[in-house]
Amino acid sequence: MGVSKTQLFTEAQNEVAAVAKVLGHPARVAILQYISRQEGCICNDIVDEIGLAQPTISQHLNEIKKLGLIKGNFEGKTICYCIDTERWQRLQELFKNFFGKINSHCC
Amino acid sequence: MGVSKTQLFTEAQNEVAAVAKVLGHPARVAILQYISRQEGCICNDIVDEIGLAQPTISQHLNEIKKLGLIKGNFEGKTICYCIDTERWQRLQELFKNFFGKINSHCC
DNA sequence: TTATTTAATCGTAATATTGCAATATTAAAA
DNA sequence: TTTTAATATTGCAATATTACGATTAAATAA
Repeated sequence: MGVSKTQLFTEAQNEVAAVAKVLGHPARVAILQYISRQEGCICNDIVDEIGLAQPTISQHLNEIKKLGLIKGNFEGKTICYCIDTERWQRLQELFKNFFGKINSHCC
Repeated sequence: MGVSKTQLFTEAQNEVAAVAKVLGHPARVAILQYISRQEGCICNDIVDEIGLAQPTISQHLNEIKKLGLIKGNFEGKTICYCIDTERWQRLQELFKNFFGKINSHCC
């Protein structure tokens, strides 16, 4: 059916999965890394940096934005993207917690 | 096209994405958590625990296995699953690193 | 051997994702 | 106002994912 049955899972499980899903594409990983590498705000060098078409990048940026990971400030006719550090740290914590709680008791 | 252009990205970026993709479904998050909660090896209570059909769980388990995160030992007619702790720790490190390197320099 | 039980695989339907060309929107620049 | 440049949106094709019923495979139990 291609539909995740989210109602079967806890809110926490759905949240981890939702974040992981966004990180689950190399273009989005690359976009986040590129944005964070820039000294100041960057605009649309992302398209040149990564070899994907502009609409494709725009779509990926939108996925990242929906998670609240990117703040975009208008600057003339371009938009300046940067990481929302607070949000990023919250997600970092979420994953740290998730990873930390998984242990093996056997084998 | 529905195909990720993996050749555009670094191996590290593709690896982070591949792992995140597997964690990007709440059923797989729930399965990992459930397996890790068990004292010893568990078998197919997962199907009862989570409300998905047996073939669906089997598919999700397979995705997790492909990442090397689960070791399955035969035990009679059942299979005993458990987390591969070493592998898990490696991926934990990978994510810790990824999260840690993202910073904001602006806004 | 013949059930029975457990887990994997097959086949398939529904839906989601990825990617891009074409187009629209928005704001500065001329 | 008209042009130019940057980004978003639309529409669509190709492919992937999610889910499950039916079936198969493999091992124990009767």
